[in-house]
Amino acid sequence: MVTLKDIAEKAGVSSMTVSRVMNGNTKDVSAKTTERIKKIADEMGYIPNSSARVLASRSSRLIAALLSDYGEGGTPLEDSYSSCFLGELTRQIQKEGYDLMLHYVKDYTDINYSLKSWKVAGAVFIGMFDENIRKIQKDNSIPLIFTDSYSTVRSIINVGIDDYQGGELAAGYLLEKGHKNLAFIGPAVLGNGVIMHRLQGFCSFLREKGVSVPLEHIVDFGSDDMAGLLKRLCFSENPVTGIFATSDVCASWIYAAAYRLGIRIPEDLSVIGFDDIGMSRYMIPPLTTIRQDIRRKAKIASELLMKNIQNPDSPMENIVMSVELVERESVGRLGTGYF
Amino acid sequence: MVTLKDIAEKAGVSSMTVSRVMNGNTKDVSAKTTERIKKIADEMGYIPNSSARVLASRSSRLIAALLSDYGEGGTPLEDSYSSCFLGELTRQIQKEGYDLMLHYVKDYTDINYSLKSWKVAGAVFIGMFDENIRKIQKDNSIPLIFTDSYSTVRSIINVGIDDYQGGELAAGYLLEKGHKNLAFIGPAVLGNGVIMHRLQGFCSFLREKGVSVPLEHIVDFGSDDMAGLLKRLCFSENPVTGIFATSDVCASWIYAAAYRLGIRIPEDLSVIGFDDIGMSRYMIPPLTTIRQDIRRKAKIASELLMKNIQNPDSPMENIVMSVELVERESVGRLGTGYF
DNA sequence: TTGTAAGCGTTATCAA
DNA sequence: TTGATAACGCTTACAA
Repeated sequence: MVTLKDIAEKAGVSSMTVSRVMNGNTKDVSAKTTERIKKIADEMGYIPNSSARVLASRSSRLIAALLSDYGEGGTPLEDSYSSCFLGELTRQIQKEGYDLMLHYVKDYTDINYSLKSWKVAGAVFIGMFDENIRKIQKDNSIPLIFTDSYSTVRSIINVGIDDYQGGELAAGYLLEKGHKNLAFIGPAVLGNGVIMHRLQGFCSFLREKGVSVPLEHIVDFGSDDMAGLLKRLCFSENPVTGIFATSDVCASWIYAAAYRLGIRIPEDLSVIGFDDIGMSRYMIPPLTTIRQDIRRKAKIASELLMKNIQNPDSPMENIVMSVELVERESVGRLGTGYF
Repeated sequence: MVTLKDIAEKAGVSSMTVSRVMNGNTKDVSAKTTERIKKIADEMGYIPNSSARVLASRSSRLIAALLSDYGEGGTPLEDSYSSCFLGELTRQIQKEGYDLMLHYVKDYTDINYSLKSWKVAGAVFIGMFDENIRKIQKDNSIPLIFTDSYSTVRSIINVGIDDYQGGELAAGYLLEKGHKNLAFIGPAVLGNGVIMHRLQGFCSFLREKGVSVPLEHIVDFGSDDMAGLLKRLCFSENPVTGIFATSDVCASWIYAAAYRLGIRIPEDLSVIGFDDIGMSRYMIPPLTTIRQDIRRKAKIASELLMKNIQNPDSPMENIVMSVELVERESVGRLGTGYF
């Protein structure tokens, strides 16, 4: 292993001089020695020992990406959304010259360990972390970037999207296409700010237009029996004609169940999704959905991180990205002889 | 920040004793002091400084996950396959008490840095790394686990699948269903061992049965104009009736293009995929595909890693997992009045 | 412009 | 069963 000392000896200087050169403090070293040292370091294949650096400087160029662990069955990254986010985040972080550690965390102890043990310079929380935010903040003076958080703690750095607006857009579009008998399908609303806001935006827009969604049409769906659910919704005397799914993945489950039941999309049933992940445009029919720019979200998270690392006194920002409706072919117009 | 010394002072012992307790060398310390120290450490919220540990012990409990970077546009993790693999790998690694660093690497320099700078205990290569394997091995004495490698270097540790067999299975199944006019669609074969073996298995099985695939039906597809391609294949005088797609994602593109062209699957065209990613069962119609157990692959990668870390003289293993055909509904029987 | 000395928090080694 | 001491490779702070 090549160390500063090795290079120093070969160059006939002190290791301090080499250190300065390796860190680009070239203004403190004569141009001639700088060149010579650079050349020797290159020849010897010097790679700085990050651990030693961290220890001596009490700071690292390391970022922790924290994913909340669901427990057995289904890792967080299987979700197309989080993997896309992590992918872009990794690239951005790396572009800034930082390294990234990936952690699955399930409780406060895990989080604390990930942050402290490697003296990371900052962290990005991916997934739901609404609970002990305050405590985490209190125990760590490094920048902590949250995503899609609806925590009651007001002073946090967060990047999220306007979920409420997304719900409104979906409602508006379905209404515009003549649908009045609507349903909302997604994971449990309770305690999930993201889903709750989508639902609220959806319902309140409808209410304004005099349309209401009965409680039994707001379904907490755990991916088990979609066919049964669809039967209940669509084969009743007053059948649902439009569904707002809280994710594109959920929409694809609806597609599959509808196919098996002989329900045609959009002729018999209209579906609108959320996210616009890669596959959505390839679904059959192509999915109309509320698009959020995941890559951009990751980029912003990285920018917030860097800003707060460079200037720890930056104000707490909660950036809310707007969403847009992407019109494709999964929503049909009701009552136009289409059927 | 709580250090060993802090605890030592409070407990009235040397930091060496605390170190021993924290590392579970409880047989070297009296039961009484062990208990006392544990309690104090707990109260003070001690978290070991990993950097100091690495520096002093010249070894880390860190694993590097290396993803080959394609450059701008599309991060490696957007691919459902690699994100699923990484997800499971992370979980396994963490279960073993190791931490994981994620690196996008584009050349030898990047790889070298990722491996050396943090003194990682081992590395897993995700994606194509057939090129400078020898050099990487020579420069690093830590366990290196490759995945899906068809490198000419024989002595490497690798987990892969039987891509050839996958090709055979696909061919056999299509033949069994009466298809004789076949096509192969995937990324460039040249220099991609995985794709090449799938193709070879496919073609040689067919050849044995007296069926040949014309060169213009072996298509290197870069995701651009699938509709044009399908037109060429299916609207000719001797139309293709069965396509072997080298990935499920590719199959979904075929689905989408076929839909737009009014080609029905499986009535007009049969499609068989590869991987069996999460969405495949929800495609319409559900995709018949060659299944590989990605999670299991990740688990094996982790096991190989741990084995080689514990015993650096373990023999080089190349584990080849078999694949299986998952029959769903995207392949129809030809010439049975189905049409 | 360059060098010296101390120390970051831990573990290895040897001594008590 | 415990402790003293010297590293590990680097940076900070100060001196020359």
